[in-house]
Amino acid sequence: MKIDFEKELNQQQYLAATSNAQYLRIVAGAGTGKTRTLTFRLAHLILRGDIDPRQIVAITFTNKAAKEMRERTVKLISSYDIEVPGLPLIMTFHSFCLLFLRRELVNHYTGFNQNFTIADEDDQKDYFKKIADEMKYTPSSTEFKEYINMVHHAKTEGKKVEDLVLDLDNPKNVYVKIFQRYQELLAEANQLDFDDILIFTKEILTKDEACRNFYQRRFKVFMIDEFQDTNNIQYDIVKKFMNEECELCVVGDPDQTIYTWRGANNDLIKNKLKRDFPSLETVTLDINYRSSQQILNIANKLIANNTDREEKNLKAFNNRQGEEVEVISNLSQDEEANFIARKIKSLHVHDDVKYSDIAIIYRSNFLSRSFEKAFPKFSIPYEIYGSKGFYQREEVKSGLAYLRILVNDADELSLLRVFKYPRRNIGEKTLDSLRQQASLKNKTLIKYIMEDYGQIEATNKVKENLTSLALAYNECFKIVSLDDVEPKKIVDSIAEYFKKVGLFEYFDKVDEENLSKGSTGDSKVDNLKELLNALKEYLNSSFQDDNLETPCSLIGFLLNVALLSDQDQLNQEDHVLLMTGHISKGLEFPYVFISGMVEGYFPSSHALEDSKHRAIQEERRLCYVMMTRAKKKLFLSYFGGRNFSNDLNLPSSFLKEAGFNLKPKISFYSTYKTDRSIYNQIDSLYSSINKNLDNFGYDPYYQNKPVKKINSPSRLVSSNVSNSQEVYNIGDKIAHVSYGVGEVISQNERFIEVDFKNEHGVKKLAKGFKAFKKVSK
DNA sequence: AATTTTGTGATTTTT
DNA sequence: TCACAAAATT
Repeated sequence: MKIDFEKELNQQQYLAATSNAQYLRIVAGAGTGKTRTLTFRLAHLILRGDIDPRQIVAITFTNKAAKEMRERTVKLISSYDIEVPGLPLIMTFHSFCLLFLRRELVNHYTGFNQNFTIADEDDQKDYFKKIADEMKYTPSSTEFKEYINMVHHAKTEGKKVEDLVLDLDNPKNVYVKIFQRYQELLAEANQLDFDDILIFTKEILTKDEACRNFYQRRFKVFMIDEFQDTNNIQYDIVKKFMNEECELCVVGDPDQTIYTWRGANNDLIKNKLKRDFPSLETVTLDINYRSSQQILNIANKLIANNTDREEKNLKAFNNRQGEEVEVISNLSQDEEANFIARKIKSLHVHDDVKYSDIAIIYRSNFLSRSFEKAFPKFSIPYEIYGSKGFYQREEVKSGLAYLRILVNDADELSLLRVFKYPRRNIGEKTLDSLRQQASLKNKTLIKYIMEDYGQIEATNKVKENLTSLALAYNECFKIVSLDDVEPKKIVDSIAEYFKKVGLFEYFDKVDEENLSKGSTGDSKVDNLKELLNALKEYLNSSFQDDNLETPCSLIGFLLNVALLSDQDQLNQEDHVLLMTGHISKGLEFPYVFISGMVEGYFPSSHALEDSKHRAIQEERRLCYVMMTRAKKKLFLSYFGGRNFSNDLNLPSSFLKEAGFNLKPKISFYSTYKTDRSIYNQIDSLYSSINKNLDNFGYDPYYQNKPVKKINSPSRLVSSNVSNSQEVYNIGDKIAHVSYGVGEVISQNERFIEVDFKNEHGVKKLAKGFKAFKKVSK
């Protein structure tokens, strides 16, 4: 049976799906049937018959999206009984590059071997911590954090250490040294980080012409979804993969770029693409099938405030007007949560709305807290979507560490984790000695322990521990490193390994303790078993034979897992979903509450500080994304009260921009007190307590519990008292809890800069922060 | 080595 | 405020 593209799609979608332009740009607004169009375009390309489907690469933003597109393509093709020799590669940039690197990395770089693994975020943190120690920085200091940021920044821009000048006269340049050391540590551990996956791919393709030619012939068509959130290296990589015969089709919406902080550059879709491919054709999709016109009007109105954008107005399919957008105002954050909970309960009970048809979307994670408190009171089932991934849990990470040392014997961080779960009494000193012994034998630490466990010099207890570890490891290693073992055998042997090293036993104990404490979290042992299950499934899945895929193996599993986030698909349970705006991208719900529409929360105070107005535009795009998630009814909610630095909460400027004129909510019965004398009272109380501490040894305000030391007035001073009333002038003296006394040298609306004239130097402090106060002029 | 106390500082997060 | 990490304590 043939697919009737014209019947299945609207005019715009039809054009986009069936265009034979070599270079095609589809500008697809929210809810305009982008995925549907893409799936049909894939089918169209497959049916066109001039290319093998396996020569098509479709790039998605997340693994979840890749999975969905794969499923929909298969479904479409099979529902029409179309026979195909294979399927397109549908994956993220990172997965695609990894596929490439597994074939090419060792040919181009010495220092890595075939068993390289990926350094995840925790690994990265550990490496930076190690560098801080080596270079005598405090890892948590703002200075060092700034350096780490600079390294990250350089990497997202695609820079390598060689590209940067190490100018040691410039103190800010220290980061280059940190960068260099970081790359050394990664190489020592035979690891790549996420950025390296892209950077190395680009470099190999740039330098090796033969290699480039090979892959240019291998792939004929590239499709990129969410192109508005693609960054420059990713774009460069695709261009390197293409010769003049290849086709490129990108899909995106410049108004939905929300990842510029990760390098996304929406100028690519807006201008660069046209410059690079002058014959580029563009199709615009602007008929929205998701939301009612009332919702779209609000969203359109808001996004129109962004300068530097092409005008585009989403129109609702069939001009469906729908219900009015409702603004909710409350006196405080907690009241907001209670109000919305009541509203949801009423929707559920009176209007028969399923909980799972309702979502609460907010700018920042911490805004979920008040709902977590409120929902149980109203017995509303809920889930926070996408916060903690399965593979981030401690027990799963530990299990993975045991697997990683099987594959990559240079991965010392994983070995350290193995030493900790369960505890094996190996501290710094023992570790140093072991490292020395290993280097004498010219072996990695893991190899040394596993092969020469009989000759290790250490205390008997440690020797015993390591021997049993090594025996279990070796038994498993023997099986895992064989070619052509059945998946079941591998998984069984790993289960045995987990058991023998005491991993199950250890987490069983943790489970028991948690249970006795009344926690209802899931069982860690079950999660470990789930990990083995995932491995089994992966090993069983047979890959298409497209001569690029390496066979499924433990290594493949580990690489895959590193690229996976929360793969939990939305389960079918009937509960309200809470999530951030970023995570809501691509989802839709009949009822959407946007909570925390408060200036400083959304747009965030960080964005408001950006004088170039770039950040605020991105926040606006984010808000646009959030609003356009709603199908039937959209609620916008703000609250009054005060934030943690005691400023008044005012309605978000986005509400006004979207056409609502609102008054701030201010309670007369605010907990805030302006009476400075209370502050002074508590202050003097505090000092008298401190003075008398030696005499009494008890704090009368803590029910006669013995008190060790009181040195932080910020903890004693109750929250409703603050120094935010203080007016500062240049030259004022400030006393700070941890920095001592300093002098105000400059100020703006929100911050003062204080020179403490000691090792702390100049600090930027938020006005109204309780850890300091004015002493005198 | 585990628990308590103190310090800190406060987006978004995929890969 | 509140959560988390680091430091201090037993």
